[in-house]
Amino acid sequence: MRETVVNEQDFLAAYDPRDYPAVAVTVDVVALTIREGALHLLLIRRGAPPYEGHWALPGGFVRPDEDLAAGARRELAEETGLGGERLRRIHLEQLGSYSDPDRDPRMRVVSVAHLAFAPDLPDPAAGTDADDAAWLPVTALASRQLAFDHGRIISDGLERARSKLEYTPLATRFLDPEFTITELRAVYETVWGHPLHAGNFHRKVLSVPGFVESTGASTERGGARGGPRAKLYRAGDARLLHPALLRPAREETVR
Amino acid sequence: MRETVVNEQDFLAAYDPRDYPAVAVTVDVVALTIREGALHLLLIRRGAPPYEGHWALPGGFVRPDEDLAAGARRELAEETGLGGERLRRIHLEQLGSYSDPDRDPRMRVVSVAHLAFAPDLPDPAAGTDADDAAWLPVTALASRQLAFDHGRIISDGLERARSKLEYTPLATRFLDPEFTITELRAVYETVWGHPLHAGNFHRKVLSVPGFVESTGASTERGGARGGPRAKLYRAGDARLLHPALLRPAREETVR
DNA sequence: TAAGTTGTTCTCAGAATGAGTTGTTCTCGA
DNA sequence: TCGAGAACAACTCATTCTGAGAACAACTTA
Repeated sequence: MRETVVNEQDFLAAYDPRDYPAVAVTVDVVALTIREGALHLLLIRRGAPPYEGHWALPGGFVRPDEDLAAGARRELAEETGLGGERLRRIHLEQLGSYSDPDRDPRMRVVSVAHLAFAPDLPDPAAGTDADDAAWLPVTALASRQLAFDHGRIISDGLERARSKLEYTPLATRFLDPEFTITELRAVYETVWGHPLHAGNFHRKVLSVPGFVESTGASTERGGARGGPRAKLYRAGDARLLHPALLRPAREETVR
Repeated sequence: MRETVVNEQDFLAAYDPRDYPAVAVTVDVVALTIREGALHLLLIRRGAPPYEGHWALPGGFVRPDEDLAAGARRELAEETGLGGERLRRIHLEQLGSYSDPDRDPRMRVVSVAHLAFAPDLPDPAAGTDADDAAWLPVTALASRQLAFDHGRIISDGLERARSKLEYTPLATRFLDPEFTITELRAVYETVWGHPLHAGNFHRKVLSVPGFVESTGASTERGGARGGPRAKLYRAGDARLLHPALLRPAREETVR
């Protein structure tokens, strides 16, 4: 093995990055939110080749003075039109890097994908630019043409989101700062895609230390179709849920 | 917000990557193994500035024709001297990207770190190159000078490894293809850093579907200090453990 | 006011977990 | 060769956690 390969030390010594075809580094953002009880994703319709007319994740080149997280947050700011505290409340984490040498026909592009959880936001079209940007329900993605390997990135992001809800309190990032347990349960139900037992969920959330804390207040009114006012909570200070809120095992025992 | 920022469409149109200072993309590998009951990490002593004489993760530039996973596996092959089936059995996954603009004093380098789990391997010094490469116990790292941000990458890798053992069967990748339950428990104990109840561990491992399957055989001899022969198992076909093997909550309730 | 909805708490059976015990098989050293 | 100790494997038992359902009061709209 070793013999068949250029010695790394020599390789580095002889290496000048500029001799190689340039590698571009981009950030892409899988930004999720919940609208009208359905999980939505921020997408942009491409106005130029390649993949003209296809939908793509918001993203772009990393600039020389910013790291990847800053680049991703900048892209998010540009496309949502958000800034300041509203922007800061959005959860943003690194998802992974996508590096197939042929993923972009123009040149070698390594993209570092990020995952964002945001509360319901105004339509991106409300901004000054007439980018064709929109929050689309993730259920409608199968029928859309997606650019590059963004379909793959999105499904990785969705799976990451589902699993993050299990062991972190990040579900609260889909909600306003004050929320009811029922709203929190609705987040789990829409991200996981199946209903949960209301009573058990309630018991569990309140028993996990640091997940939520009571504000003492209640909602102004009962539910739209009746029922008592609900108590209001805010996110607690836990970064991880112990014990976790595991999603019920799928009937196929994942073998 | 939006107004203060160059419009992305225009930015891309006007953008030629070669106008920017080149961004280099490297892969680094946090390769873990278990030797003599202790967790070890593959490190290389740097022979040239910057950080001359410091210890660094094995890694290097991604080549034009390979993706990141291939680059990481190549680095692993070069430094361990392994190939073929032995190399293929090593678990390799992406850990994350590290992108501080100043992380390498020479130029802008974005490194995509990977995490590897390997069974006990011969010393890297056995290869033809006299690289100063060695498997070092992770407990000895605090006292070593580490290059770049590799200390950070390593601790992220260790935390990822600890958590991966909870919900995947990857602990088996630290072992030979056939192993005993006690050897498997030893992997958990050294990675997690505390002893586990032998009886409960045994019950749990055998009850998780697809974690291990019996070979029907037993070890040739009993334990070094006595005891009966142990039954041999091999890894099952599960990719995820359901239910997971959760590590006991640390006494501070992680708030 | 009646009918229906929902937030919250409770009950109870079954499953999973932590801790300890038992029986047996083996190695080593006296 | 035998006894002491080690450790694999299986078991028991008390406790905790979970899933499912029921109860009930507080609210809505019709």
